Amino acid sequence: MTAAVPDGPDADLSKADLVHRRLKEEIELGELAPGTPLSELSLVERTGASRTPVREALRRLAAEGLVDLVPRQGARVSRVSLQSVRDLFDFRGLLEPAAIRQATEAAGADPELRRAFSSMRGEFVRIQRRAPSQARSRAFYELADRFDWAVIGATRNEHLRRTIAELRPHTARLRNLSHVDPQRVDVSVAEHLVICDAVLGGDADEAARRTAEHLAQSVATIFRNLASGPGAGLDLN
Amino acid sequence: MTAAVPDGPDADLSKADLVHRRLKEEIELGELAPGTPLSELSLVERTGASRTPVREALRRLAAEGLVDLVPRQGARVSRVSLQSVRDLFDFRGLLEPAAIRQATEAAGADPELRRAFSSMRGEFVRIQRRAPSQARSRAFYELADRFDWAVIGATRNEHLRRTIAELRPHTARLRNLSHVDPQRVDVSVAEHLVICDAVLGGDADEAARRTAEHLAQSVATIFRNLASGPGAGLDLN
DNA sequence: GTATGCGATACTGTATACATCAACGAGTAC
DNA sequence: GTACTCGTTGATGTATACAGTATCGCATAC
Repeated sequence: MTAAVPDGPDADLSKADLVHRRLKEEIELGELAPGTPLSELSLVERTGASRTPVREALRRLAAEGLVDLVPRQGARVSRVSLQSVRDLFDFRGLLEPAAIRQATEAAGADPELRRAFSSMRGEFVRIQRRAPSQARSRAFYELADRFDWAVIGATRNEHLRRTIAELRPHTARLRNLSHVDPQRVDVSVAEHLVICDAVLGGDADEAARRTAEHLAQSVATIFRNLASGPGAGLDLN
Repeated sequence: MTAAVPDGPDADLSKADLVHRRLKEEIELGELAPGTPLSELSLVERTGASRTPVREALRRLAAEGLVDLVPRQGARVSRVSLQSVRDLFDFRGLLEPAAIRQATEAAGADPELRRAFSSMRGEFVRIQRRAPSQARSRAFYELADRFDWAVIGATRNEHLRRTIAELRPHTARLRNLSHVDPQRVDVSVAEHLVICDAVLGGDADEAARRTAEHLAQSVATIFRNLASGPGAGLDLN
């Protein structure tokens, strides 16, 4: 339940911002399943805001590809197809190696950034040593998220930075809609470690190559899992 | 002057769409210079629409990076800095070679698409043979535009396609804000011809390489021109 | 039983009134 | 002369009323 106090920590955020953020989170977490209709009036009831900010939030989500908007018909949570997963990861495979390259160069010139990557490397090692468990998986994904954001933050090119940031909710949603393979965590931790080493070693090419490999492995795992047990709320077409 | 008839060819487009398109064109053409304030009320007067569609158009333009939106302060046409030009072309250099690769593969399987590229190749040759003139330059840019849209249309990956399409207004604006170098047209025509040949020959790698080269040449020319004569309405910082 | 037409319903698209806030300038105290 | 306060102005943020339209169910004709 969101606090209804007039002066929360988000006092300077507009209602449109709040509605946008809330819906984005719910879509990311899979609480709003793909295909769910989102009529403006129902959102007015659910959020307490009026139609104007709700409308703006929906348009923004549509621009990010999280919502499909049909003129004079309404909005639905966007669907996830096998093709869209392929497209997403192919595109990330194009962008993220370039981003990690920029991040590697930035780390070479910025001791603080290097410290941050070094610190995350230590955390990956600690996670690697833990026994498999739900908590460990959660800790890993939380850390992997921080790692990704660090890379995004170190990406100089604004277009590249914004585009990658915009893809993140799609990836996160996919993870939350499909089953997580505990086996995958071990491999993924190892992949992140190798990338960390390349970044800290200043080897941009190596970092880029390993990032591309990591993405290829990720999408392969996802497709394997989808083939065995169909994830909840995914259209398989 | 836009027709004011109630049932034009755009009868099914919403006013928000119309305002958005109109402003986008004016920004692209440089009629609205970078930094121009765009208050909602002034746009209401200019466009005849009410604040709601105007607002939506502004938000959309902001999402596309053509307008800067400061909360509780207003909107301005986004500024163009040297860094933003570098970022734009670096990013295009990442995306467009990948797109032309997909287009080349698509052309290999689609005779009609191949015919389209072949036809445009012929037009490039005809332009090459003309004597330099304003009209020739205009014809070239119009054709180059069609060529780019053909590539975009042949790009399978939806993320890639949409992202490239979103960058086009930025490139167009740059061209319209800076002086066009007639010398450049000859070189650029030749570069397009080489790319056409690679596409028609089914050599995706070659097409990608030539596209990257073409972009590098383009940005180099732009910087040279900016260094000599500062283009109208550009912030040089 | 099936298909077609009509009407009720609920939604989006638009306009506009109101609330709130930042920027600017006049006036005054010092 | 300078700095500060306060009121004015015009902008955005929000709420809501109204208009137009797609959709769905039901009745009716065949």
